[in-house]
Amino acid sequence: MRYKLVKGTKDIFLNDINKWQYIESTSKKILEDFGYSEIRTPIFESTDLFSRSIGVSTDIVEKEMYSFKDKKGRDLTLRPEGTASIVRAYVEHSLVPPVKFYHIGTMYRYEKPQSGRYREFYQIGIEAIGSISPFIDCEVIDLALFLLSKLGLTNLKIRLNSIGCRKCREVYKKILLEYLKKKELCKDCIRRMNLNPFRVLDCKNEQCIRVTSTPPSILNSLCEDCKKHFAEVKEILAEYKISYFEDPRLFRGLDYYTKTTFEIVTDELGAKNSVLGGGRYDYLVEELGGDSTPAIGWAFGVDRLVLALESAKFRFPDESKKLIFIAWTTETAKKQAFKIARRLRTEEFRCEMNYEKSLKAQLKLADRLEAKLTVIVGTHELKEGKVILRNMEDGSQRKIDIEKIELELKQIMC
RNA sequence: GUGAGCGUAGCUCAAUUGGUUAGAGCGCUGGACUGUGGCUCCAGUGGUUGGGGGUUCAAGUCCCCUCGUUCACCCCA
Repeated sequence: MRYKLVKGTKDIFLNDINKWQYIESTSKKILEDFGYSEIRTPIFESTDLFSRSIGVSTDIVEKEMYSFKDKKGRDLTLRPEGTASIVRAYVEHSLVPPVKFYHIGTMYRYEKPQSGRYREFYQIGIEAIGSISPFIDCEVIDLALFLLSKLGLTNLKIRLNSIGCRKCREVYKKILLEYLKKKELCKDCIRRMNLNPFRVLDCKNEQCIRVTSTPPSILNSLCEDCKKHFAEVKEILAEYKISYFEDPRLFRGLDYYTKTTFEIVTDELGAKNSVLGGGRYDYLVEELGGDSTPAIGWAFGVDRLVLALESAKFRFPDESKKLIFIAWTTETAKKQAFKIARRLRTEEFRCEMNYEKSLKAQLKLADRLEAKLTVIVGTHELKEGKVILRNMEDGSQRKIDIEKIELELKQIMC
């Protein structure tokens, strides 16, 4: 029996793994500069935690969660997103605001896979808990933009909106329903209208886009407080020349969002053009049992970012050390070669050898592994206490003393 | 969950309207070069044509089912 990848999952290795490593290590460095520290939470949590925070009527909770019972009958779920766990941890450990965390890891959603969408996917995200200042909204958006562009993605656009607080949303919901009732909408939207009228504004159907092109803006329904907050956010963004476009249609699929919401889109992706998304969630901490505490965060999909970078022909840096290959001619030489390889590795050289191939095949392997140098251990040279050092780029080679290998290598490699 | 396209060697793809033993390039192994990679040439290796059923004298090719995959919708990172 041969086994295959489970639908929607993938292996990342060889020519691809450096892309993930590059994004992860670069992100860590930048996020830490912005004052965020890493948090690692479990990959599974109580099912309740997610349905409570994401919202029971959302698609994620209704049909996309990997839920199961453990041997004691506990209802558990593989995390479909990162925020809930982090807020849980924040409340559980009675942390004192302000707290800024970032996380890197896999998320799980039972969706039909397509370009840029997988059932297991990697996310990098941040949460800034404890500040209501519009400055933190801007910091967070600025960071998102800075990080993505630092990672090599250009042509980024910020979609920005405010969906207000509980009060504003109730007011707006009524106004929106009145507006939609008079329109000719697609079947899906008619169904959605009563369930969650905000979704209609997300519809990609041309007819729907046309007839809802001038929806009542939620911005008109914002209460004084939310209005002021949003105005300040925009003011600060403008002051720092962070360009954005306001999009009153931007609603996000998780119920915990309040006030500022945003997405960063790139035209390097197909239909899945949104690479990063986030917003404020001022009620979530309280909802999960903590003191009322405002917070804001975002996350981006690493897999999707890789796709976007690839399509933009970005050259991923390869920071791995140059390889030194150790080749041998005979069994006795092989023992010497093994000894040399051991020695070099303890000196932190990146070193590889093979134990069964002919010398010719060993050289060929060295070539395939893109070795910069090959140390050839031959019986003739061993008699004089020497080995051959072959430069794989130009094919030049010379004999050197066995004791001096490290010295020579250090000179050549750096 | 809905719709469309595609499944042939490790990879990328051929195979006339259904017709003899399913081919090529790349890769891999070896040789030309007895202890030296890349370039060239030569040879070898490689397949339950995704799986199951059906139609037919004959199926990689047509039909049905199923699985996988890709893309789009929904939704989202």
